[in-house]
Amino acid sequence: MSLSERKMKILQAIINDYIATAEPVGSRTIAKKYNFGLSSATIRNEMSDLEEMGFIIQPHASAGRIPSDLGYRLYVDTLMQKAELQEREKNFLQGVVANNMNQIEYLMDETAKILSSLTNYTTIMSDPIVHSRTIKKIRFMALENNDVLVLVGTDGNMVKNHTMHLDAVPDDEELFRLSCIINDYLSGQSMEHVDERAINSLRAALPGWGQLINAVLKAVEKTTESLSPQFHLTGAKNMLAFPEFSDVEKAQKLIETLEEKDVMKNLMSVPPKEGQDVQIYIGNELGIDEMKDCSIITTHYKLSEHVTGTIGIVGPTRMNYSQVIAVLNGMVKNMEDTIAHLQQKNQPLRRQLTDSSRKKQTEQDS
Amino acid sequence: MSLSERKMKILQAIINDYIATAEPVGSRTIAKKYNFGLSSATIRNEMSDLEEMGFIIQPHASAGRIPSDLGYRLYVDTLMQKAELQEREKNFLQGVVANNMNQIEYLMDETAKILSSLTNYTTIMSDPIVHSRTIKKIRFMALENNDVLVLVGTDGNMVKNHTMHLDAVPDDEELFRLSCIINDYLSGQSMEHVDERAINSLRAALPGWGQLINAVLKAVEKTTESLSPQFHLTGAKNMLAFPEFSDVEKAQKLIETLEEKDVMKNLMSVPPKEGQDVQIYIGNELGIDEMKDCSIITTHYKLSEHVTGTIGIVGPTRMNYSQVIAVLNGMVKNMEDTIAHLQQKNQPLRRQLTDSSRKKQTEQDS
DNA sequence: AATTAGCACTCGATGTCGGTGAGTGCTAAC
DNA sequence: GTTAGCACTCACCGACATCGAGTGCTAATT
Repeated sequence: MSLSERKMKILQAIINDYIATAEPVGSRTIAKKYNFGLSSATIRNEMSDLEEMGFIIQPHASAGRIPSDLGYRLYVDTLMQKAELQEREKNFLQGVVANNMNQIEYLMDETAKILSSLTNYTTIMSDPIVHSRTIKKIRFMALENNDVLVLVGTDGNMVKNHTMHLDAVPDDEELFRLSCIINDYLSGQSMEHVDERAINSLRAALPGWGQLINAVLKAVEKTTESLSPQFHLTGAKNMLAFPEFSDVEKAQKLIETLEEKDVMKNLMSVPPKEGQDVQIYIGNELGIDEMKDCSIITTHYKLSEHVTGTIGIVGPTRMNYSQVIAVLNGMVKNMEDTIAHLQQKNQPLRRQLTDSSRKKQTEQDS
Repeated sequence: MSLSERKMKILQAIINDYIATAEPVGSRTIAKKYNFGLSSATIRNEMSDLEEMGFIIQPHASAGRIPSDLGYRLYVDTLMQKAELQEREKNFLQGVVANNMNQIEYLMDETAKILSSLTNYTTIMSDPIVHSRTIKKIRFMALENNDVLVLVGTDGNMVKNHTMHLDAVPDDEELFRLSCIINDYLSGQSMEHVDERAINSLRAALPGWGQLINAVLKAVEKTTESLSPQFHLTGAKNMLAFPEFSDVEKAQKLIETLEEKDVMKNLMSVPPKEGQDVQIYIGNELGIDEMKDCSIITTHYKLSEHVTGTIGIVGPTRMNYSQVIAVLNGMVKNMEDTIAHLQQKNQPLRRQLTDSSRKKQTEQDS
């Protein structure tokens, strides 16, 4: 049996209705609300077929039908029409992104909140992930108690800093001189694998400064390490509002799962597929039992050549896919537009990203 | 009518029982479980008195009694015996604090999680708040596109950095020279009110560098601004487990309130009272309707002369006050001990705090 | 005078039962 | 192929009875 045009339309009607009401939808509802010019009986027969094919499910004998994961999958892949951003949403997005561009951390936070409040679902956002791979410039700043702040400048105009402890710290003047020499040897090196020969030459060039060189290498290492992304959960409380999770225990388990970063990390780390703006995981496709009634839509944003991240929206399987996709795309486009705009004006934009990423990554020795 | 010894004991028994069970407790339960050598009838009379005095409440005519806010207040102020930390809790706290001391942000996060999981309540924690007030040292680091990273070192050995944009940026050598001159004029100045005369002398000493000086002043200003604390909510999901919040709507409203940072900010910002390790707000004492069934216990930690913060535990009014107080005090003591220990070994500890606070405060211009 | 036993009473919680209605599947007629 | 009709299913709801924990009061006891 193949999916006739009519079956498609009926399936779409069922899904639309169920997304709106969260109630199993019956043949009569479809016959009345959507003018197919068919009686409920005919629709009943079609629904029976659709159930046999696995697109819809009857929760119990005398109830209407609800879409199955497979049904949603079909919906998402072929039936769904892309929603336009509503004026209200558009304004909202633009305002937020434009006004807060000078404080990336705040922006990310705010963005997540806006997404949650526009969609009424839960947002998971990764911090901007920095893909810097080359050392550009090292500088020092002497602190008290024989500590030194080591600044590591990388390609993409980013800087990260780490506090290191030394047995003896030269004054700033001497440190500056040393940093210039160190730069001669390390500038342009890959952060992951600093060339052994470069290090050796450096050590030879600066005998007696082994500890300082070690501190620099350690700082570089830490800078590299610090590139693993952090995730933030926003609006988890929204899930409580859905009848799907009116069972408190279920809701609690879900939130627990969402907060367990490892679980989400894998999902969010999936690289974006060519030519797809979003990726959608429906119900059991997630492979997480506690989330079998949830879907996740993820997208990727690119703030610069070197800085990218992931945004995910979590909702019940009957979430409003087209709206979420529209909002997500709108948000990403807006962020990227704002950035392009700022860059034209030669604003120090990439630096902001730098700082934001550094925020989560600043580390030090002990 | 005054509170006889016996009434006290009965009240305490009621509160203990209610804390454990969340069920209204009746006279017979008290008579049987706690061996006062009194019949249920006698206890009934006493309970009747206690109700008249306002310490307990009857939720409906044929139910047992539950403690009122006033009852909890009396309990907290006079009846409660301080709980000892259990071995399990002690080990847990020590392990966590000791192992993660080298990464303050991670530590704070972990601390909050541990508190939540040990108590099964919700934790609100402020980032370490930095009370720096004096400029110590300014340094620069040139970046691409005519941007400069301005490093502001303050008393308490903290450093914050801000990216500023200039029309023209001198090379690092020149920047270093300039920073030394700038330091001569600004070092020791209050961050909030840089002396006008110092600025004027500086401008006079460095004619042609007005923009750079402005950038420095702006960076100082931003550093000052960035001292307002951030709050983090952990374990909000724990509240869902309590029968008090089995009503999903109620739970949602509560979480919403907790997430509204402004509400919490006020509470958490109350300065610690002399000679009190914790402050306790019971039910309506909070003055927040959504939280009338909640209590909050807050305490303050001091990581160094210049770095302090607040931890709060939110639970139902029938929360286990003595346990929470013990755990909170244990946690704070542990953190402070670990820090003292590390400082003895001359580890660069304050720097870690520095970095952690900077994490949340790094900003830049646009 | 304080305590206790006894008892009637209250009221939420729980369980049972029939009615209601939305929804189905099936059959026969169009 | 479509539809009208009908018997059947089953969640849901309100009514009603029952149960039991708990109370307040009174009278007896110490």
